[in-house]
Amino acid sequence: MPHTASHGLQAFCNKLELNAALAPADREAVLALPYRIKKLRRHEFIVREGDIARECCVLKSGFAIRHKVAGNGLRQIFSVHMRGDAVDLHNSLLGKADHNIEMLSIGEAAFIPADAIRELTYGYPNVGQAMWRDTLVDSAIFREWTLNIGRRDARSRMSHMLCEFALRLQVAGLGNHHDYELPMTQEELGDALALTPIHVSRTLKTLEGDGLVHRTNRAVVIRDWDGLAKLGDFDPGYLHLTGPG
Amino acid sequence: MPHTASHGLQAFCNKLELNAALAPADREAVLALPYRIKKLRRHEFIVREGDIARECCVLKSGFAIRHKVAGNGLRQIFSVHMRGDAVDLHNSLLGKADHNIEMLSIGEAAFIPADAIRELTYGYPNVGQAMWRDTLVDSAIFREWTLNIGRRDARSRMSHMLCEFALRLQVAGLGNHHDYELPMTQEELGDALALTPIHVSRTLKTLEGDGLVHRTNRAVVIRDWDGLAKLGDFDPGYLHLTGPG
DNA sequence: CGGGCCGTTGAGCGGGCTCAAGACATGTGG
DNA sequence: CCACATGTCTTGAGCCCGCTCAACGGCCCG
Repeated sequence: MPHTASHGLQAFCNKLELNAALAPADREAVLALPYRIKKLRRHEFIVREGDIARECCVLKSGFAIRHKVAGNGLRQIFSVHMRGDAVDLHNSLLGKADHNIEMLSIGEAAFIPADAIRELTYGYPNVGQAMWRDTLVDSAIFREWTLNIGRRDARSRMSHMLCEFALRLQVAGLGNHHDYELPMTQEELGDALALTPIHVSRTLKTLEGDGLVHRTNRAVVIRDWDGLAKLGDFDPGYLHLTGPG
Repeated sequence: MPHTASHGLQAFCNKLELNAALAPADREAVLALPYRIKKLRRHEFIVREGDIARECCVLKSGFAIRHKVAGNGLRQIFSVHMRGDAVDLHNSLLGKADHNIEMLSIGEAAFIPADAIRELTYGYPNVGQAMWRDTLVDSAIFREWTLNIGRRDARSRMSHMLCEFALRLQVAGLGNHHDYELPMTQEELGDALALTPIHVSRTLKTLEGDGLVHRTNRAVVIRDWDGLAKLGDFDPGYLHLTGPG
C-alpha cells in the first residue's frame, strides 16, 4: 500500500482500496478529482448543521469530529476522523447538513466539489462502490457508539473507544496498537462518551490505576491491550478492516 | 406517488423516489430485480451478527429492528424498520453482518440477491445514488439516536422517538401524525432508548399524565403534537424527508 | 507574572436501576 | 368451563453510578 502523502488525495485513495479492489484507471480517476487544499485551525468548522454542503472534504492531516448540539445545550460527538477520511460524504450527498464537522486540531484538508464526486461514481462504478462502502463503515461505527453509550458503563465505554482509536490510527498509518497521539481534551472525550469531563477524569484515573492505559498530554499509551479490550467489550468486527466478502 | 403494494418491491421503489429522481427505465430496472417473497414470524431473525449476508431484504409488511447485544447481555436496538425499508443494505454490502435484524411482528419480505443489487448500481447509476442516499439517511437516524440516548433524559428520549415514528410511518403510508400502530413491548422500547422496561412504564405514565400521548395495546395516539415535539427536542431535519438538495 | 485553559479532588444529590410482588391479559389443554 | 402457564405491565422501596457545584493546582503562552 503506497503511503506517499504528497498528493492531497493519496490517503483517501489508500482508504478506498481497503473497501474494494480498484483498477489502475479507477485510482487515476480518484487522484484526478479537482480539489483545493486548505489549512484549518483548531475548532474551525468545516460544515455547520443547516449548511448546504457543496463540497466534500478529505482530511490530509489533523483530526476532526462530527457532532451535534441538543436543545438543552449538551453536545454529542458521533465520530472522530483522521487522515484519509472523507469527512462529509454524508452531509454533501444528503444536501442539507444535519450535523457539524469541526477540527479537533490544526490540519489540512482537500475540498472536492460534490458534483465531481457524483460524476465520478457514474463513470467509475467501482469507485462509487468503494465510497458507498466507506460510508457504510461509518454507519457501523455510529451503531457501535450507540451501543457503547447506551449499554456500557463509564470504564467500559472509555476502554472501548481507546481500543477503536488504536486500531483505526494504525490502519491510517498514524501509530500502533500501544501508543498513539489523540488530541482530545477530557471535555471532548466526555462529549464523545456522554460523560461529564469530571467523570472522564476519574474514569481514566481508575484505568491507569489498574495498569491498563497511561495518558499524557494528548497521547495514549496502552499498557495492557488484552485487559483493555476485555474490559471494553471490544470486538473489532464492526470496523470491517478486512475488506468486503 | 403510486401506493399499489401488489408488487413486492413497489414500496421500496416509492421510497427510493423520495431520494432521487428516477427515470422510467430506472423504475423498471428496480421492479425487475429478482426476488423471492418469504413470510416471517415474530422474533424471526433475518440476519444474525457474523452471517455472510448474500441477500438483501426489503420489508413488504410488518416491522423489524436492528440490534446488537453487548458482552454484558444488554441489548441495544439501533433502528426500527417498516414497509418499503431495505433492511440490510448495510450488512449485505459490508459482507459480514455486524448486527442482527429481527422481526418485531409477523410480516412479509422480498429477498434480493446482493449481487443483483450490485449489478443494478453499475447499469443504473441513478438507482445506485438513490440507494446510497437511503443508507445515508439511515446513518443520520443512527446519529440522532446516539444524541437521543447520550444527551436527553428519559421523557425527552421517549417523546423524540414517538415523534420520529409518527413522521416515518406517515411517509410510509401507515398512519398519520396523531395515531399509529407500533407493535413494540415496553421492554423493546427500553432496548431502543437504553432504559429499563420499568422506567419505560413510569415514563409513559408521566407523558400520559401530561396529556401528551396515549398508549393502548400496541398503538400510539399523540394528543399534543407540539408539546411532544418540544419536550422531545424534535427537529425532523435529520430524516431528510424533502429529498436531496 | 498574570490569565486562560485544562485537569483534579471533594461532598452531596438525583435520575434511573434493582429487586420484588402483584395485576392483568392472553392462550392452551383438560 | 376452568386450571394453569406465560408474557406484559404496574407499583413500591431502596440503592448506586454518574452528575452538580465548588475550589484548587498545573501548565502554557503572552
